[in-house]
Amino acid sequence: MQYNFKDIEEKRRRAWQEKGIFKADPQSGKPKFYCLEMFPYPSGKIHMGHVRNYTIADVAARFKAMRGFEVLHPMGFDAFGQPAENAAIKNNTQPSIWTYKCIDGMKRELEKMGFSYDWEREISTCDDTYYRWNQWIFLKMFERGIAYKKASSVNWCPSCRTTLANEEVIEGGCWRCHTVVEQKELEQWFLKITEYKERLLDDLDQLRHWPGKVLTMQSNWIGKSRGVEIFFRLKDGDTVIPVFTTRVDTIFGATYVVLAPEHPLVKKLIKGKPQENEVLRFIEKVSKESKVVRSSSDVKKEGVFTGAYAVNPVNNETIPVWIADYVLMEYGSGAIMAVPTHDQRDFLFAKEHGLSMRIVIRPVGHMSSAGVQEMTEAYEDDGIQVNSRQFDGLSNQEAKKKIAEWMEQEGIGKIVTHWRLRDWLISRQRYWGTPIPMIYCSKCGVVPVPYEDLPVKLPENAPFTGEGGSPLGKVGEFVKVDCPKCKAPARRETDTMATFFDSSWYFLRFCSPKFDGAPFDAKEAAYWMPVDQYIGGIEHAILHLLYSRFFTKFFKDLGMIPFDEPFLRLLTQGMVLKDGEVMSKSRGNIVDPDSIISKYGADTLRLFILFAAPPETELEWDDRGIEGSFKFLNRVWRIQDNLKDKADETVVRAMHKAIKKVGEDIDNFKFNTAIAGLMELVNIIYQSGADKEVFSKLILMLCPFVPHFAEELWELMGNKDSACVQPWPAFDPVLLIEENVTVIVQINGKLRSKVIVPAETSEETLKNIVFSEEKIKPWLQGRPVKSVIVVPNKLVNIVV
RNA sequence: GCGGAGGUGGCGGAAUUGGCAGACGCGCAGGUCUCAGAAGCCUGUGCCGCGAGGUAUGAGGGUUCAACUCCCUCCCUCCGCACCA
Repeated sequence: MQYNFKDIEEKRRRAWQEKGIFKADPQSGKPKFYCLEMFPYPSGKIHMGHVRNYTIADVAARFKAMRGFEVLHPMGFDAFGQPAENAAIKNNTQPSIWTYKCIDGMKRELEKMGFSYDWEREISTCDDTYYRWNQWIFLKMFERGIAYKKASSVNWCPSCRTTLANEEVIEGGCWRCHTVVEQKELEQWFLKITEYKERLLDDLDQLRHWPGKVLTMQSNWIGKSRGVEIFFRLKDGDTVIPVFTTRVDTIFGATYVVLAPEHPLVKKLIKGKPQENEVLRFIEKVSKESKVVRSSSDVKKEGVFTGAYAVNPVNNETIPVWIADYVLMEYGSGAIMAVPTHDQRDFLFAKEHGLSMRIVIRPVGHMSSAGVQEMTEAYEDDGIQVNSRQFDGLSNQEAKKKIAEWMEQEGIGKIVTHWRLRDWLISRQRYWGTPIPMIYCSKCGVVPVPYEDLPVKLPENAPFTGEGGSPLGKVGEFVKVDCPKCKAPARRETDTMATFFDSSWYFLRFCSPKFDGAPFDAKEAAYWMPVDQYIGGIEHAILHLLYSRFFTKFFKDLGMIPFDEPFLRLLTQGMVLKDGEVMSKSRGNIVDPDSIISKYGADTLRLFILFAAPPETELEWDDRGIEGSFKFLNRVWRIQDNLKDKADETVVRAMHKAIKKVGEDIDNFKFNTAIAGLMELVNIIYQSGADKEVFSKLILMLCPFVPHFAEELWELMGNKDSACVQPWPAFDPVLLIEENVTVIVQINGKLRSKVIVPAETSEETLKNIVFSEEKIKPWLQGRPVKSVIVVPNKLVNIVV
């Protein structure tokens, strides 16, 4: 007999809905647990990645509820963004219509999975009841100087016809369409995330329950490095070239200076020099090279001499100034001091162009020998200073400090900290996003939209042609507005916000999704936040998480929340693969969750996806594996037909053991072994039979994993109220203590026998038992016993 | 190049943190039931060997009574960052 999931699942979901079981109530008096998964972009259909992400979270949420927590488990949609705009163009419709249709479809599929969401808290970022608060937050940021406008060279994707954040440029290409990104000069809105760089870095220490990998990625992204800014004066004139280095210990080995081709001083340096034309040609050539080519590491380092000379301030040596493609304008000061003996790039460049070298650090124990001629590569490791005047003989690490201090005293250098993190460009020349609430007045300049005029709504029926510029700029009634200050005719900002803005605070909105006095109700946020468990893909390890942390700190500075970090625990789930590859349309290897649900039901899908691999690792989809999960549920289903009056003690003990194991495993997100534990218990029940109590507890343990299934069995067992609201079963520690233990017997560390003895048998008795073992005796014949190692209740190792 | 994670049967994966390697599942083989099949149920299943036994956690070495686990050398895979000065 097979269980009829089709009837069961639908019926159970309706019952949960009617009873309002998943409603989060801040007044309950219970300890809170905020379980959140990264909300989806509403593409219209869920994929296996969603199923996995949300199933993992759902087990955690349901388990915590059974453990007596008041659980907040919300769901919503990250609904702004380019795909909707593209789809609208393609299908000749409006992004809002398309998006809300997708949300509907997606929500239906999510509901079919039986997730324990409090749907009353649903939010969509494209709803003006949501995005008006984006505008509110933006105005607050503007007031505090966090949001500002500047003209800058921005990344421009010619295919998407929009600007991209640095973070959206991957290896020189657009993160979405991989088209090579160009540079374009535009007036853009930025958020000064760099003002928070120290806190964003330092507070990573608080995040003890985040994967180390994510912490490392964040830390690298912020990219703090300490070094010295050294002032190289030009030999002729007063011009000073500031140079940043982290290896000031090598300063005495600097034999030339290199500027980035884009460096603003270059034109001045070459003016009137014989090299002028050659340099200009080189700059022209480099500027045409795409970033991809320029940054691929095996490319030969090219450069030209500028004809100018600079003075090394530590020894007054005159050294040539070059420009080269391997020096980047966007890092440091766009200029370097080159030390070919101790930097591999400089080494290769110097060899190529016959530039001079000087060794200033030697490895410890190799003080005498080897000259520059013998070097085949730069020596970049630690060592002892040589050719460095008063610093000779110091370890280079010590010299690094001493030289920096000395240079600062002499006024020829400055100890500085350099950060890789850049301000966040949020302007987008797109329609389907939050309008930036700013007005341009010819008299008053840039004027913020007054708070009482929010939201600035997106106009309906904007023209979509797919051709350049923002569609908002073409809607006259949107653009035309009176200046809030002087009432003269003015025009609105027509750019919209990057969608990462929307997702940087949605977790706060979930605490009070209908609140209309502010982005969130401070009281509710103080109760629910921070998020206790956050679950999502590793692809958001840097951007989304960094921005959310930034917003949280901003809200704290506004006095709206009392904490620094939004997410206490983070789990990044692995991807779902088919035949070793990511499921994707182009590969044609997609397994549609909906088809699996129709064939086996949501519970089987949930069970398989949890059982097949631990949450963090990649999961290989296996059609036969899912049948195994279905088989297991049927196996459990049949137990109800053969219940005994009283189960054997072995079964009862096994049950208590399972309660302990499964509970601990769920707490540690080891769902695969938790389910294995349940399978073991079921195997024992098939051997020895279960009674009503054992079976009931098994059902409750299954509840977080396969809730519809467990709920149905629970009712069939004669229970009136829902299984999901039952307390998690308790185990009896007394019953976990084994009466007899199996002790393994080893000779020289090799397993030779096992004996079953009463627990806590003394060492002496154990030895006696072991030495009289029939299987052991032959191994001891003619071999003197050197020593006997006894681990109580575990093993006896006889060394002969 | 730098940083991180990892390498265990035919496959997905376990191993209480130094104490029976391979839990649990998939697959495979055999049995049972059946007129037959499917489904169930039971048994077996790392490799070599009829057997006693030997051997095995990427390769090699070391520490230890005992190593998947700790240390050293090397190889490979995946991920992130990357001419970052």
